[in-house]
Amino acid sequence: MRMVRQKTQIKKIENLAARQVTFSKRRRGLFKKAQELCTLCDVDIALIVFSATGKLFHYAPSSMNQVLEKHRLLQTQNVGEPRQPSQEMQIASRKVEILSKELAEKSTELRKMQGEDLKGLDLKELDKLEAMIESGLVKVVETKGQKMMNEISRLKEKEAQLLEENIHLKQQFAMMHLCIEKTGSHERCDHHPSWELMISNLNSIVQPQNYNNNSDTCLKLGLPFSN
Amino acid sequence: MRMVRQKTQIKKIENLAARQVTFSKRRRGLFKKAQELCTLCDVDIALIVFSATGKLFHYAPSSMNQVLEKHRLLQTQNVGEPRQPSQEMQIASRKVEILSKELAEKSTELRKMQGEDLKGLDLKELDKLEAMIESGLVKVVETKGQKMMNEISRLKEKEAQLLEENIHLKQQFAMMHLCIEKTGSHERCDHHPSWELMISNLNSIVQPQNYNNNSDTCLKLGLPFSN
DNA sequence: ACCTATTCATAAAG
DNA sequence: TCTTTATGAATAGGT
Repeated sequence: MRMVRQKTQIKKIENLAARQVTFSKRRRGLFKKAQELCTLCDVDIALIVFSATGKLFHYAPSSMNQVLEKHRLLQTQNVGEPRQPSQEMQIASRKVEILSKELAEKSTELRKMQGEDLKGLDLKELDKLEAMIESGLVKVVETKGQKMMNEISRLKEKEAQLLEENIHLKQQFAMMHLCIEKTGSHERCDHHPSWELMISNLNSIVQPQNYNNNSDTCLKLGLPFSN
Repeated sequence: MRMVRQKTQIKKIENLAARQVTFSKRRRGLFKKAQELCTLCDVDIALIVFSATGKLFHYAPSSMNQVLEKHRLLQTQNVGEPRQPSQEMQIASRKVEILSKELAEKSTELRKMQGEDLKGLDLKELDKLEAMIESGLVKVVETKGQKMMNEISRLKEKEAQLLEENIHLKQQFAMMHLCIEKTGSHERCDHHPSWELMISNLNSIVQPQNYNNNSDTCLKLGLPFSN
């Protein structure tokens, strides 16, 4: 039974096996193309591919000594040289070995938590994994919830503060209004008691620390004098 | 007039113009392929091309940083003296450094996904993390669901099979019962026709391959002994 | 830069 | 992983 080949859409292949097959094929194709370009046009190329599992593939044909060499070094323990490996060297190699192993393990676990490479797991393992992820999710959601609550508290507090300021201002304006009405618009009212009080209050609230952007609040509260 | 396209020889193109044209075309093709591989297979790629004129083209889509960092670290290291044992030691040190760094990153990410060390994250990051974990959880739950469905199918199949066997056996016992009643419990009935039939049937059902053939018939008979 | 015949790459299946 | 085959994709050569 021959399935018609689909026009390839470029998005991540979810199926692991298919992805690996495609990776293998296309990697070879890519390297071949790189080599051809290199030969045909006489240019220097470095091509480095890190597979999802951390495996390194590289191509750097001609010079680029530095890049190439470094990669060859990173690639494998090319222990072909049986020269006296100093103890330091042995220790370092051991370190590399251990770290590589740990890294591989962490990568595997991380990928599992991300829902990748699940094919090999049985029901029990999947259940355990699910529980683990859920527990993480719960913690994250809890933390997020706390953060949001904090944020809400902070905003409410600020709102209350601004509201208070606003009321204060509103009162001042009301007083000013009254003052103007009572004294008449043509009279000086600098020494009227209400006027003095108002000025005093105004002075108190124009201190920057008490005066956080209350123009916006004024607008929102629909004060008659705003605008 | 259409000249027949030649099978491309992979050797340096001597004609400059043609070489430049080919370089341009194939370079784009190569980069496209690299990008596709990157997307399809979720791998890190770094592609660097130096043209003959020294012009640099490079491609590194996602985490160029890591890939390039590896390059940078490895490059800066080896520029010094070419002393062999020291060099190896330096390389090993670099390896340890790089691996340690990667391990730390993976560990951090893993811990975050496990809901640890969330203090430093802001709301946006927490939200992103939650989404990531949830996506992993969904995949795990889906996989688990599939596995469970498979298990259920398997069990149902087995149940049906066993039920069938059971009915068959009950049928045999019913026949045996009838046989005994008809012939009387004190008589030898080895040669009674019903007895012979029953024996024959018993012989037939102990052949594994015959279970399935008779199953439908047995079930359709609606025997009194079947549940 | 564009076009098309042709080669090349590769997805699917075994 | 390797092979096969049909088809999609890249590109050499021409305009």
